[in-house]
Amino acid sequence: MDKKIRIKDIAQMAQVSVGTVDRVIHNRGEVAKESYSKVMAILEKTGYKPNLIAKTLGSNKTYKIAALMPNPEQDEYWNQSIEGIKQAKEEWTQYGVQLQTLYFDLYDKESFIKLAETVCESNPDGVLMAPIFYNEALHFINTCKEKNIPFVLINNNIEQAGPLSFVGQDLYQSGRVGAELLHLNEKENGTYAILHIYDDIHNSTHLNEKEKGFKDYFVEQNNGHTYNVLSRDLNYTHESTLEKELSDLLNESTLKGILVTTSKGAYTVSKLLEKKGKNGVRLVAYDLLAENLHYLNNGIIDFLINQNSKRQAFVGISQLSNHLLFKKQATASYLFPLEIISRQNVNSYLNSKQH
Amino acid sequence: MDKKIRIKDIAQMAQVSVGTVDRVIHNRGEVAKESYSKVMAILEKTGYKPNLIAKTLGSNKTYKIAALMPNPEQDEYWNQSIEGIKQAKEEWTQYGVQLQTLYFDLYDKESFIKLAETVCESNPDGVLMAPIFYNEALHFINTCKEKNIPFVLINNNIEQAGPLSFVGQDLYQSGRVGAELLHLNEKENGTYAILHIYDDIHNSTHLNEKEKGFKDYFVEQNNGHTYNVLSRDLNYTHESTLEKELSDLLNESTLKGILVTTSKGAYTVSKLLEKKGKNGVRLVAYDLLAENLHYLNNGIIDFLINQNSKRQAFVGISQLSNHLLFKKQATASYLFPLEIISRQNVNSYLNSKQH
DNA sequence: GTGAAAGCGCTAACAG
DNA sequence: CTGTTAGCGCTTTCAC
Repeated sequence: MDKKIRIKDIAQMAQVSVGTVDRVIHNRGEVAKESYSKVMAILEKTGYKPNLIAKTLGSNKTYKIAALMPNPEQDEYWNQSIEGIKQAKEEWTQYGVQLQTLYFDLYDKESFIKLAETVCESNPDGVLMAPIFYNEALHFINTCKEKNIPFVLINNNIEQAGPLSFVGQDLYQSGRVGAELLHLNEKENGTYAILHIYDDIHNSTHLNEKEKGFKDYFVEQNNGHTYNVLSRDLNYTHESTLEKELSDLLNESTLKGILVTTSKGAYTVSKLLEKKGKNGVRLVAYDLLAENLHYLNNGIIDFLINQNSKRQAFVGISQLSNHLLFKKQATASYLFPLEIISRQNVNSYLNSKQH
Repeated sequence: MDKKIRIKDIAQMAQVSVGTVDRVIHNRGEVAKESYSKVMAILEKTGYKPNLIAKTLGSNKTYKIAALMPNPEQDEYWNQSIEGIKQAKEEWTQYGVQLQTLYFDLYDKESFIKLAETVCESNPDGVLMAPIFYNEALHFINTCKEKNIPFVLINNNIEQAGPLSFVGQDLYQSGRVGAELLHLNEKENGTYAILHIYDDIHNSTHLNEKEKGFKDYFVEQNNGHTYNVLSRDLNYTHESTLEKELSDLLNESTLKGILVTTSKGAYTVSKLLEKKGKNGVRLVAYDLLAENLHYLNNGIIDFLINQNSKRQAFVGISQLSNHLLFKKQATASYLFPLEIISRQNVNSYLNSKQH
């Protein structure tokens, strides 16, 4: 019935050679009008689908993909992304995809700029990037566009950049999930805080998204209660003032819950909360990092929201590879589910092949 | 450095022909011990990885996989599995995998038996199955084994069957997660119920697993409180008695939470709870079915635990295909994370490509 | 403009 | 036991 139809078959039907068929398929010109339309007609009629396997084998091409990532030694979170890239490498090298992962300093814009230049010079066929530094990333993206190099963003999006694909989460909704988890089964009025604890240089556009979601959640609860919602930007390089500010917050008697949006911050808050006692204050943080897991298991952290940076990177590379090799259209916005991690399901995540 | 190394290269190094190398790679015998070990050594040293693209193209084979699934019209849950199988089909047909999905009646063992026979006669190269009917499935599995047909189980395992792979969840832990979600932030004594609501014919071994986890969770809470844990097996075909039993349960003044382990059951309990008012009784159920989503969104259901049957099916087929085509060793027990679904993260799951 | 032919890396049949 | 060789379907080069 629908046995596979090959270029050869088309050629036969059109009474031309495979070369000619190939030329019309790829629109390479040098074909007489007559042959062209004859082949075209048959192509249509038969619904010819090229065999992608044969295609990649035949056109013995290789593709260079550059991944610009923060130095994984500076943050366990990014270490997981690197893992994901490694996994993707494993899968795609056999198809002729060459992956090069390059690290920039998470706290040094200059290092990113330099790296970006290096990448530009190497003329890759595709770029994967975590756009930590907004302006610098945007600049790099523009040169990518000029050079017609497709790029994929992970972790946080830069919408106006128009990437081939964004792979990450809905950060606004993520803030809402955080709020929900703090508010579960709470019937009284109370204070809820969202804390962004980071280094000076950190670019925080994406933290704002989370904050917006967090606040909106509480605004929308019209159940007769009033909620006092705080947000704090804290700098973790000034440890003494940080501790002071946190202590003040914890002394707030109406405090019900805290959402910490940055991984480093979670550690600091957890430690303090452990020392002072939870006193019914709930704590929600992000990601399955070793320290977070520790505090989840001992009850200081109530929930984690998993961003799955490993798989984000993996999917990002796959999107690029599929685009390059198979001309598959990439998913413009590949959003991951907002995974809620508790003490009882955490191991099912850690043991799962997918994570 | 790590440029691709081909069979040809290996052959050259070992001073034999590609034919010989191919023979040792595939263990087809007919190779002198000496050559064998020489080639083997080089294979190891170079870390040779076959080019799968070339492999599938070269060995112009096709494989038939049969999937035995419950009729998706009888239960939305299984409809999702069928979706997953379709997705897998999309991905694997180009590699020469022919997928045939066959439905049996969820409430009729005979239909399964008949279907199994048909499948046997068609001599497939692999089988995917949801072993709903324990004994019947086991019988079919045995004939598969005799015929050396690899089979993958999804949804629930039959351990002694020794499948190529089981794709599903840790049901014991799933019960624990259910208990945790009911018990969140509850500080008082109380009654917690686990309900199995199903048809006569339904095989319930896997429900027991959930129940064990549920009970163990409460036993292990040594916080000075006492919990009254109930379990009920209810038959949903006798609607009047079912309602009566449920009403009795809901009238229990100390009742704090209910875990419903079956999808059909969730609907009945939700409806009743809606009518009588929640009164602080928590409800947790399974899966992202339309009805469940409705009751999640209107606040009757507090959480859902997602079993992700779609992806289970997808992964199951992939395991089989990889095994057949690439001789990749399948994961004996491919356990999915226990996904907690709340009002705030449900859409991120529904919109996600992975679900 | 067009066709023939040599690959891509691997498989498998077939001489020796 | 081993080497040679003709494919798999598509790409690409090179004569004519």
